[in-house]
Amino acid sequence: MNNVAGRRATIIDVAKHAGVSKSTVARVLGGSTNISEEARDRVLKAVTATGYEPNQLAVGMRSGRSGLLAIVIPDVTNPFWAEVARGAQDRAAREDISLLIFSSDWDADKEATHLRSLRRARVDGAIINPVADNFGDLSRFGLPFVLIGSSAERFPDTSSVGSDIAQAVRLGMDVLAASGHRQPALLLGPRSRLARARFLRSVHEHCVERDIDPAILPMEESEYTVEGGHQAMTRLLERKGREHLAVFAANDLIALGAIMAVREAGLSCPNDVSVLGFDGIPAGAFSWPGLTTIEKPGRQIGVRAVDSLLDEIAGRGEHGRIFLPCRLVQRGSIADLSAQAPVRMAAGG
Amino acid sequence: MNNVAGRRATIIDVAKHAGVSKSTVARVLGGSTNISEEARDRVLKAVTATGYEPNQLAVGMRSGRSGLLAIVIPDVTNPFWAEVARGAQDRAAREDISLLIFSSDWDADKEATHLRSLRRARVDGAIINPVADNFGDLSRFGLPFVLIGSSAERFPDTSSVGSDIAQAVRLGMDVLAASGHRQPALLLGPRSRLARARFLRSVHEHCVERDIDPAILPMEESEYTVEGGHQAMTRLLERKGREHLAVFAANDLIALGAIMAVREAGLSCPNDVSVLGFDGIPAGAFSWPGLTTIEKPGRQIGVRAVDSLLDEIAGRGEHGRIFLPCRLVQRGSIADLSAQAPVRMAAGG
DNA sequence: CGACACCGTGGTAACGTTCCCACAGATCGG
DNA sequence: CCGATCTGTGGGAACGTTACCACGGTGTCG
Repeated sequence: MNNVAGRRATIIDVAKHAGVSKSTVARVLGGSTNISEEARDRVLKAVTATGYEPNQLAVGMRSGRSGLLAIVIPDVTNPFWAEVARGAQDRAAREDISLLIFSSDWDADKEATHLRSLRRARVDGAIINPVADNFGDLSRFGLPFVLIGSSAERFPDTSSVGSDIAQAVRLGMDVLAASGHRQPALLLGPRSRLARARFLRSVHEHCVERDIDPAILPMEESEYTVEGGHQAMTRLLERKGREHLAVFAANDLIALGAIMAVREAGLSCPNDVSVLGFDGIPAGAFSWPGLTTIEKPGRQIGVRAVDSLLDEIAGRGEHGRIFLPCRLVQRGSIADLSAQAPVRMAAGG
Repeated sequence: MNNVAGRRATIIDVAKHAGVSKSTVARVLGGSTNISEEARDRVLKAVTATGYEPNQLAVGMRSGRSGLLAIVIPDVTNPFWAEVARGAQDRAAREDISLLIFSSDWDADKEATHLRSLRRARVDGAIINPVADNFGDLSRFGLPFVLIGSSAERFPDTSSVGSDIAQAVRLGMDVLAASGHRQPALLLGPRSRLARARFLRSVHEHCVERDIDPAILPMEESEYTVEGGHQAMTRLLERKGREHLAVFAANDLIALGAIMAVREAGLSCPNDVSVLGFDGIPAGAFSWPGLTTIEKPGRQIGVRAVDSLLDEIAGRGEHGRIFLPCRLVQRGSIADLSAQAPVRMAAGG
């Protein structure tokens, strides 16, 4: 693709080839009006002949728009965040914009490094799921940005896109209640994460609405990982008696770990323990039993985040705070104790 | 972070602030030698005072190095490819290089679009898992690049990084044979994919070594997805008699789909059907039974691909063809028929 | 018929950096 | 003691593009 004298063709090469000035070439390529049919024709021919591809660096330099967007997420390897990234990628591609993806590992130092990188790259804007204790820096970030995830709450004056946690929790608590589990145990994430507080608050609010004392709900906490969920569930099983237990996990990995712990304790899910997850990662479909879970619209969050970011860059409209609804995915990890013949008795327990 | 008169500080702002020329600032920041202690000091102070961050666009424009690398994979949402991307990301970050990630969905058109985008962005190099029928374009790609995945074979003259399929297949066939499954069925991917041919050839080679006629191995083919694996396994079960069946799936998603199909057919894995996967995605640990599989070193492939790409860019050394070894992960999806009391009889079949 | 708008085009100055050359002063070897 | 080399610095061109201004030609209106 380097046609002219071994180097890549520039706009000047195209102009020479077409016998016009580079201004005219720029106008044709920029989709500007007021160009003679003939000039447009010759320019277009010259472009293909020379194999010209605009130099985005030069464009960015001159126009102030680099054609680059960045997204900073905890980990591309996490299925939920991969979905978000993919949504952003697809949406950006539609605008001929490329996406830089960074993984922060919930590490403030890494995040700072990535933020520096993307500023140097002169990205036109950034989508960020910020690490908990890194607030101050964002306000003087000096770049259009959109927040994703639970952290949005802490920044009332910025655009954000996330899932509607309150609605999701309501959905989850209701499906548990409908199966006879009015007081599920909670498998929470670590204290330091913003998502934990958001989840817990929604549970409390919902309990108050339903005249349940939130304080009586058993709780365990762990990392948002399979190992964490496994440990938390093991602790919970030791702590609790032999009655049927229902747990609402703060994410699917924890839920999957919990199911493994149940099995290893010689118990059965859903016969002895009902488990409800949160995220909707594909792996939940392969577990046994299939994980009943609340699915967050990961991809949609990515798409809408880019939408908001483009608005932000263009200076259009207000800072929007968008909360997308979640969806219940019923599989087999919740026992229906409300039925005439409760599962637990049918199982001969 | 925009300190000087509302705009972002440039090297000239720093120079003025420090009372030196921009050349001196550039030398200090470029780590050049021959700078007085005093000048360096004042420049460094001026940098923090102005909040200066080099404009990577301008750097790229002038120096010809954009500080950007790109990776084109089928889908970031696929756990294996996410691992590869993550490895590349981490390795690139160590060199202060940012990574553009593109998902091609195995679609030649999308791939072409992405290739165009990354060329416009003037990335310094690219890591590509090319779509099957898109060969010609790569030879005149005009940019340093490294191939990843099975396609490497078709390009003897380019650097590539992949897993050692022959070794992986040997590992898999041997572990199956050791459990008494000498002639496993093969669950292959679609004909159009290069990976399929590579896998199949390794199986053939291994069979020849072990005096097995490859033609007697039952085969089914499908997309590299859970649904595909489910359908393929269903067809296979219809086709085969009631003896214990062992299958070697070409990837983990197919294997997971196969396990689901076995369960739905009222059979048991591993009691009636043994399943071996290939990839090592995390979801394999959550399925029931846990999926025994051959783990590809996804992250390592990403890391080494960037290594090779940096060599390629620097013009160092030969074009390397790297094949990384795979690892067996034993979980519970293979029955041991070689034991004194075969599982199948113990299960009362 | 003259003033004026508009169309299509070309020329040129930036954008922020690096690279190369020039130059003044210090150091050094013969 | 003088030419040569080295050290530390400054000046300016160039990278490829876009934005702006200027210009000749044509049509329109009073």
